[in-house]
Amino acid sequence: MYHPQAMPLPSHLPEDPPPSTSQALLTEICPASIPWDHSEFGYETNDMDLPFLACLASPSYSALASDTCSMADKSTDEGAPQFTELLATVTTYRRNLAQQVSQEKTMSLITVGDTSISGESKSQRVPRESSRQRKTGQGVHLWEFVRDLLLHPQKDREAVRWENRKEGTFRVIRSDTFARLWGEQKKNKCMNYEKLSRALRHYYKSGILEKVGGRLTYKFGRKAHGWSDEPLQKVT
DNA sequence: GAACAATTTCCTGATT
DNA sequence: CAATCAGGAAATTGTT
Repeated sequence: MYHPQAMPLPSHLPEDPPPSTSQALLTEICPASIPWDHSEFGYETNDMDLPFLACLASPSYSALASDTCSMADKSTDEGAPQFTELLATVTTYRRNLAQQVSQEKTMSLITVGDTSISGESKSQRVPRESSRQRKTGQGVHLWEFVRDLLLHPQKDREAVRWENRKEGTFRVIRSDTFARLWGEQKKNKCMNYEKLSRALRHYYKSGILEKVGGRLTYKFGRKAHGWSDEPLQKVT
C-alpha cells in the first residue's frame, strides 16, 4: 500500500503544456490538492518532472498502481488498462513539456549532487544520462538514489540513515519504505527489499559498495562519490 | 538489430 | 520461523 486512502483519478491532462510555473502545472494535472514540495523527491527533480512525480505521489496514482503489482499480474488485472492509459498520457505530457523547456533553455537538471559515474565507463555514462532521464525518468542509479536519500533525508519517510558518515557506512532503517521509495523512483510497484538488496549486492563487484558485517548495513566503496563531506556540485 | 549497462526477477542455501 | 544475506543465472529495459 502506498497510501491508505484512494482518490479518484484526475479527469484530464492537458495536451499542450502551458507556459506556467511547475506548481501551476502540478495543480492543473492533479486538481486534487495534495501536500507537495520539491523535498518530496528531493534527490533529483527538474521542472518537467514535477507534475509527473506529483501524480506518482498522489493517492489517485497510488491507488491505481497498487492494483497492478507484478508484471505478470498486469496482464490480467482490471486496473492495468487504466494505469497504462494514465502513464501514457502523463508521458506524452512530459515529453511535450520537455520540448518546451528545451527550447527555452538548456536542460539543466536541478541536482543535489554529482550524479555522474566515476571510473572507466564515465565517458559513456555522463552524456547518456540526461537524454535517458528526459526520455524515461530512469536516469538515477540505485546507489545515487541511496546517496541522495542519505544526504537529504525525507521527514516521515526515512528509510536509510548514516551509521558512520565519515566511513560511508549507512543502515537501512525501514526496508519496506526503502524498497517502496525505490519502487516509486522506478515506477515499479513490485519492488521489495529482497530485489533491492540484490541490486545493491551487485555493487560489491564494481566497488560502488563494500560489504560490512552488520545486518542491513552497507558501505560506499571507492567507486561511489558525492556521499562524503566534499562540497556538492550544483548545476546552474 | 546487436551490444551493452543497469538493474529486475527468481532461486537455492546459509545465517541471524 | 521470518527476515536478511550471498550469489548465480536469466530476463528486462533503455541507450548507443
